[in-house]
Amino acid sequence: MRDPAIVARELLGKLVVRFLSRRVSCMIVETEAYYGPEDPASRARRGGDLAKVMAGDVGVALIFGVHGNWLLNVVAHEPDNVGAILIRACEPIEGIKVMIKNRGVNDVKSLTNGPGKLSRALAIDKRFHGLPLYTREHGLWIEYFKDVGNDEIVRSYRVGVSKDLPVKLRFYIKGNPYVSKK
DNA sequence: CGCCAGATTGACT
DNA sequence: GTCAATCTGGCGG
Repeated sequence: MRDPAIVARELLGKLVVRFLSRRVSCMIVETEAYYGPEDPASRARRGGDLAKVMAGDVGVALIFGVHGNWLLNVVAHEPDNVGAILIRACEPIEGIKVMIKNRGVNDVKSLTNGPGKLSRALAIDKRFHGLPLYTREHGLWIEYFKDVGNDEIVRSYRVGVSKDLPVKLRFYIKGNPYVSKK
């Protein structure tokens, strides 16, 4: 695979699909890249199961809970390296009613504009930890949706991280109303 | 085994 | 603006 920052850029505009009673999906509009132990904000730093999955097969889900929320990551890194992409926000496409039901709110714009919200809307939890996202067998996968031009993408520093690297590792689609707010 | 911190959210003062 | 909920791994006793 490739560098997490490259993959983070390429994930924008892709579709996260969750099969519940029917297709429920949303388009990725915001991502962040995380590296291995050299990244002070990375969970791989702490070792344990998270680090193993992050260093393992690419294209699998890495689920991890913080402050009572589940965060969805996709493992991606160069050979013999460690890294993952955090899916921070997405735009509801299919099955919006299901997401509203899962989230318990009526406002579509605040349905999936944050990592924890997104996970709840798509009923994602620890069960998906370590499962591949390139097959449909587990009811959660990523597929092509549309191309996003370079002029539509903005880079910035990561959000919510106490110790960030001096590199812009957050990518989001310019002007998209579903990008998480600061 | 208890306590702490962290890639968050939302309810309450 | 403040604060607690909820989960995992590191660290100290």
